[in-house]
Amino acid sequence: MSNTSSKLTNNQQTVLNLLEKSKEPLKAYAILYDTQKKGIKAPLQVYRALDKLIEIGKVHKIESKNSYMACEHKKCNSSTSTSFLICETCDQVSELTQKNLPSYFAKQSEQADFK
Amino acid sequence: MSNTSSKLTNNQQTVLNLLEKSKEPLKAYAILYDTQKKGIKAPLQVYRALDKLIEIGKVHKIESKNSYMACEHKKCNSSTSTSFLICETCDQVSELTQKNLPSYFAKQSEQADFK
DNA sequence: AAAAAAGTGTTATAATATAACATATCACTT
DNA sequence: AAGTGATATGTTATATTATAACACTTTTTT
Repeated sequence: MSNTSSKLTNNQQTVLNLLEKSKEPLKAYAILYDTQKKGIKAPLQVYRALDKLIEIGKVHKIESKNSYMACEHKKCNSSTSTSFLICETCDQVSELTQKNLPSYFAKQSEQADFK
Repeated sequence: MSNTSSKLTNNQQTVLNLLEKSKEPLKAYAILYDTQKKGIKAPLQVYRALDKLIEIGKVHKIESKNSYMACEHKKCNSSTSTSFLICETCDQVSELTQKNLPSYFAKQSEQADFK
């Protein structure tokens, strides 16, 4: 079965809905708190849903903030090479959409003899 | 007093020495474990030393791995815009040295109307 | 020397994430 | 429609990463 077209389960859809409504990236425990009325009761349920959503490219993790955000780009069904602009004072986050970054890294890898 | 030329304290030097000897990035609690004979006894002492070392550009944090590594580039006394190539199978880490990445992001920010 | 700034040591606790295990559901094949 | 394998769920407990708060010390600047 194809991953990218799989139907989401209840928990996954609940988490995704919340992230899509949110203007900002959310933290796992904030997601937990906000989905308790929807039946999500433990951290693991959140993390498992996030894992799946990230895997299919619907959600990106922002490592430097331990936060998660829905990906608004319909075609972005891949979890490779995402970058963000993050304002250090107001925390505004904006995802980069250009596609030259991966090729930049590819070139760098080649130059650095990195497999 | 200038930050970039400040003398390091005992704890800071101990942590930096360890990181410089290491081939790979180290995690905070691994640093703690490896520096106990040097008198570092609590996580906070490690994190405080790391904070300072990062601030003066001697160490970079690799967010996706919650790990820290010494910066081998003598001129890299700044903590801005560092990037790493990380092998997902063998965990080899290599820092990018090229300077066009910051300007790439600057251009992207401008285009995205991001201040 | 006095004041200001930076660092230390310590205990406790917060925040983020995973292990382990038993059970349930989905979705495809026969 | 029953069996099978893969995937998801619910739950408890625990591991991992990081910071708060406070009293004290050392270094640097005035």
